[in-house]
Amino acid sequence: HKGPYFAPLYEPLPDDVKFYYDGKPMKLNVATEEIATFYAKMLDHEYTTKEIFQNNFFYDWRKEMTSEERKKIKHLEKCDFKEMHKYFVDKNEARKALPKEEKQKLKEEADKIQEEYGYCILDGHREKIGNFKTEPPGLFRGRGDHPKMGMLKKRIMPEDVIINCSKDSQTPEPPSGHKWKEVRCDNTVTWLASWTENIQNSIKYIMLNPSSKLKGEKDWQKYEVARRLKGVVNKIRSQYRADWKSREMKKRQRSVALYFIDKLALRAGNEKEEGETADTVGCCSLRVEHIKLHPELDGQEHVVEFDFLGKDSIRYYNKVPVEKPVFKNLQLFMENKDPGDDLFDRLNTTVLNKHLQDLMDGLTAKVFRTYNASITLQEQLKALTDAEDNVAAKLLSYNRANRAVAILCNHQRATPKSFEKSMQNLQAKIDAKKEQLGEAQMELKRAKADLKAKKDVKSKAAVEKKKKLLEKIQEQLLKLNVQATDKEENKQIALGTSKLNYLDPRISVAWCKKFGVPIEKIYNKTQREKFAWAIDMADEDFEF
DNA sequence: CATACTGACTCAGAAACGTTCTT
DNA sequence: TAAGAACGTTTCTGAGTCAGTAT
Repeated sequence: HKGPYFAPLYEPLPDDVKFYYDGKPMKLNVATEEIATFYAKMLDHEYTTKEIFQNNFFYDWRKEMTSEERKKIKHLEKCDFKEMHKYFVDKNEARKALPKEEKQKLKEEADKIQEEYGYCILDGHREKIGNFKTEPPGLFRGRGDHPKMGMLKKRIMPEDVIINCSKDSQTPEPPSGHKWKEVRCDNTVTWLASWTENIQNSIKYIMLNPSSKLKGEKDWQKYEVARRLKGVVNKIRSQYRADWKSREMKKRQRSVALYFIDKLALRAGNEKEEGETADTVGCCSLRVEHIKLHPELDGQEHVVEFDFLGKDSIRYYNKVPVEKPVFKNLQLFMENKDPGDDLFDRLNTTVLNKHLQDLMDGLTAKVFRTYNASITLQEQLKALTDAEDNVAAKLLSYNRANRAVAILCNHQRATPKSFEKSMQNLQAKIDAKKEQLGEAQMELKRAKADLKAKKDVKSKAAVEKKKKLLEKIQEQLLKLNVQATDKEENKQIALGTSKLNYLDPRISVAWCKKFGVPIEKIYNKTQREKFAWAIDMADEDFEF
């Protein structure tokens, strides 16, 4: 491979685009100016209204200033980035308004870079790389209440990059005048290049695209582990039920946690360093404040109310009736604890996974998510699909099955900005179609009357024609209604993550084959590339 | 054992981008 | 038929999981 493609260097602002401090124009040093542009570009983003973001930015920015600049620039409120902001907005619009040929030229240049840096040779095969570009410098955008939001993410230089390639291959050349941090030949890992980022001090990697053989095989393995769980899950379930009554507190906590992971598809929940990241939890890291116990709620017994922020600070809110021993155990775990205390104080992910490993080779907490997602899809497809339906209705069933999984895994999205409007538009279309339908019915009636009166060939043909038209309109209306239902149900649910990461693609491939739905209807080009192994492998009788 | 820390990998939603449909 | 809205696709990079090692 050729190593990473580096982010373009900073281009200083034209002289007429000014930064103002305390109302007066101020020429900034290039390095200072570059960081200022990061903030200026984000001016109409919500981030810049947040105090933590502002403080982190200002603190990091001042560190990079010259001492004269630092002496002068003391308050962010006195900084005026508006002109800079406008410059970037205009530039963006100008780029969008470029004539076709110019755009084509830019596209070709991008393709050339992709061609040159976007592929590698692995075991003699040319494979697509996933992310071959280094991340450009900018301001860190954490999710949720991240204590580090707004901090300066530094530019990655060749001197930061470790190259991994095989001994007998040609080592990629660093950009002229530069050196790599290190070149190594480690064939026990899959990454091609790596660097350490300065915000969390974690390593970033350049790895292969999901369509590659290597990633495909791993994906397949993942689902095979989940299928093995299918064979032992009943045993595991009776085991953890028995453990609810264990004399050991540790076992009780472990078995209740496992129940949650299995029933609710919660994530494992590693401990996190306090103050370094947003405060989010998974199963093992749940705190007392995250659940409420209701002996009775809305006519149901032993209801647990969950309310916590999970991965990416997505809220998990759910009221679940649980089995009585679970409820009793939870009461026990919460005794004499403060809201901020760990619910499972004798448990962590290491302990849990050690136990799972003993139950089944390769079993970890996340396998339950994969297993329950895939088995849910399979069951839902079976329950919802009607072989007599047309393709559109079958696709609605597929989406509904997919949606059941997304709900289980709590995959959410922000309601799209244009949702209300596009829903209205769709409704208007439906109304118009209904009117059209009424008209068509009238016309058919008239044609029939005509036929009765004349009984000639011509009017018979007219009746047939009107019948056809009516059918066509009815079908169109049905399709629109299906679309509307699908859209409404999907408002805040993200189907993509489960489709890409949790659902054994062979289930979907088999379903398509069985019900005569073209595979392109459920997987787009990229997805077909990623799931090529499954499309190859699965026939219509595949069972997860 | 408990704990801290590192490394490598999967999984996550937002935003940018490109294509298609409407007006 | 061109502009622009809507929608699907791709990119981006942050946030998890989990194993391994040192202390």
